[in-house]
Amino acid sequence: MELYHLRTFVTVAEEQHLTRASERLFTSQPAISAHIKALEEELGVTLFERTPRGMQLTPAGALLLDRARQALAAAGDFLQHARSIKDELIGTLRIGLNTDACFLRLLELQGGLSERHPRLEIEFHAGSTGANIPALRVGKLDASFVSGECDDPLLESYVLCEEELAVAVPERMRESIGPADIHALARHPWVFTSPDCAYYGVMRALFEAHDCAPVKTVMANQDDALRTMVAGGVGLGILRRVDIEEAAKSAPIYALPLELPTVSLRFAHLRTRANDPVIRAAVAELSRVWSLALPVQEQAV
Amino acid sequence: MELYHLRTFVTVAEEQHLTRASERLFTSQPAISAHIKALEEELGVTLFERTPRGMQLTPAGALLLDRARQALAAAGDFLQHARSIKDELIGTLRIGLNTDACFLRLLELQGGLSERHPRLEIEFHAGSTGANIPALRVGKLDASFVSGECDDPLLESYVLCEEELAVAVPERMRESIGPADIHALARHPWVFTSPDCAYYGVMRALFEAHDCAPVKTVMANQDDALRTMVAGGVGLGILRRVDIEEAAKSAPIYALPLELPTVSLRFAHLRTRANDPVIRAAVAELSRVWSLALPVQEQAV
DNA sequence: ACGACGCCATCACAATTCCTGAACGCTCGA
DNA sequence: TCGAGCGTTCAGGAATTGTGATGGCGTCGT
Repeated sequence: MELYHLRTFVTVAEEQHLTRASERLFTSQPAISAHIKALEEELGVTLFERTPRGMQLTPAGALLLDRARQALAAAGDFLQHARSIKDELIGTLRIGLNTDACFLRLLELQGGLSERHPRLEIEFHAGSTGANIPALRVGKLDASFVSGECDDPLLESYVLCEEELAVAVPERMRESIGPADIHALARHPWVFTSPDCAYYGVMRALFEAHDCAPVKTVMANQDDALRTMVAGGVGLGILRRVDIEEAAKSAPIYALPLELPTVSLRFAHLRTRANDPVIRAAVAELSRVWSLALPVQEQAV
Repeated sequence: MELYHLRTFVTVAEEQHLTRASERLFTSQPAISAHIKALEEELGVTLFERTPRGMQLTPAGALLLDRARQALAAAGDFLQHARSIKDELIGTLRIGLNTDACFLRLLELQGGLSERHPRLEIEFHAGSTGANIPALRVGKLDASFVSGECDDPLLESYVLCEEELAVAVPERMRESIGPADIHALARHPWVFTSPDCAYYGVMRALFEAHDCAPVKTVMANQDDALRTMVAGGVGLGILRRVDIEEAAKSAPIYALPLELPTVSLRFAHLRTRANDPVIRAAVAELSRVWSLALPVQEQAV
């Protein structure tokens, strides 16, 4: 039994007429006749009484008509539901984070994505640049914010902004620091990040240029934690200048007037997934939030 | 879209494997592959992710799987329901009555039919032999009790019993009747039936044999009514002897000791419907109730 | 690192099914 | 009595579906 048997059954029951039913079903009358006959033989039930005026449902046929309609309706539901999610993004978008939500404008990103793709579940995974890139490569993340250069050939990335960095100093060390002398700074304790963080590279470059190395004390792989350490007087650290200045209002911390290289905030994903609708949706939303003109991607496939 | 698409979809989703699914569905792996492909193209939705280990549902596919199962279940319900009523008698059996329910053993007939064919609706239509035969011919009745000969070539009939008739006389006329003299009887008023009733034939034959005709007063086409008329003193009438004797216990009526010809009680239906399952069920039940050995009907298709 | 294995997609061809158009039997109404 | 309308049947043709072999791709074990 196939759906066309049921469709024919219901149509003939409604029209009480093979010829009219065949017209409604855009086929020939013998075909309709064969459908009914095949269905009756498979069921072992006579569905219609053949009269000179047409086809009239038998009591058994009338009993079965409703069930046939229900089956057709269920199949129709399936189709309709499929059509309704045809152009919808379904699934989960896992985004890696490398710094605080506010700076990454997560609220706007989430709001835009959820509005445009209500069936797309979004997961933000806290992490760091160094942890997120391998996670991208093994598929634990779909996309990620990263800082610094992104020369991995497997990854596509978009620059969102340049992060201006500065050396954050605890207030209690203000007098012992004095003017910004690199060699003097190196002798103070530092709160540092893991080597795979872009800030680490900035810090290392700063001292290597002057042939010295900082005294390391504590590692904090999250800039919120790092800032807290600095404010607590544990040592110096590298943070975004705007963050330091913001924190200075309520914490014993200030930014050294030392010029540091900037670092790019990027959004990265696997190149192989560049045409994945979920990735494209994420990039498109990101380009809105960050006012980029980037997503001029070719409409592949 | 046809049911086999859905069946394949669900099976592949369950097996997560085209080859295993094809084995479960007793077909080849390329066929399964084609089903899935066709379904995906019709829906515009990718249902599976092809992995080196097999087929894995996409989120959209998972969303649709339930609906597909529901559609299949609905179709299965249809089939199962059809099978369950396959050998059941469905519909209405309209039986014409020509006399009282007790004499026709209707209660037993109804009980047996309802027990054996719970979905068969039974209608008893009060009438008379004369009215029931045309009703049979035009299809207003499926079967009918009739009295008398049944020489209609369109009708098949079974003799259930012989009705012994007698002349019913009101008590108040007992003295004026005296011995059973036909000529004398003819001069009394008669409650008669319509000419198409078998009793009418008996009455006419009785008088024609003696070259006289009765005085007619009232027609009563139902023997209950006729008996009531006789008991009320309206005139003489022909009834079953057993009925008169039964009525004599509580009504001013008695049976003349005059021998009358018997009349056959029959059960009749259209010959063309001899193999109609409903008719056969009725005849079969009737033969039980009346202990007949009649229904030795050929098991024609 | 390399070969073997398992999976799915594809292809050309065979088998089946499905549909078509015409003819037939039947009933009803004119 | 005849014609119109309806469903059934039939043979032939068209379309769909299924088959077996092949190939690409990835993984796993050695």
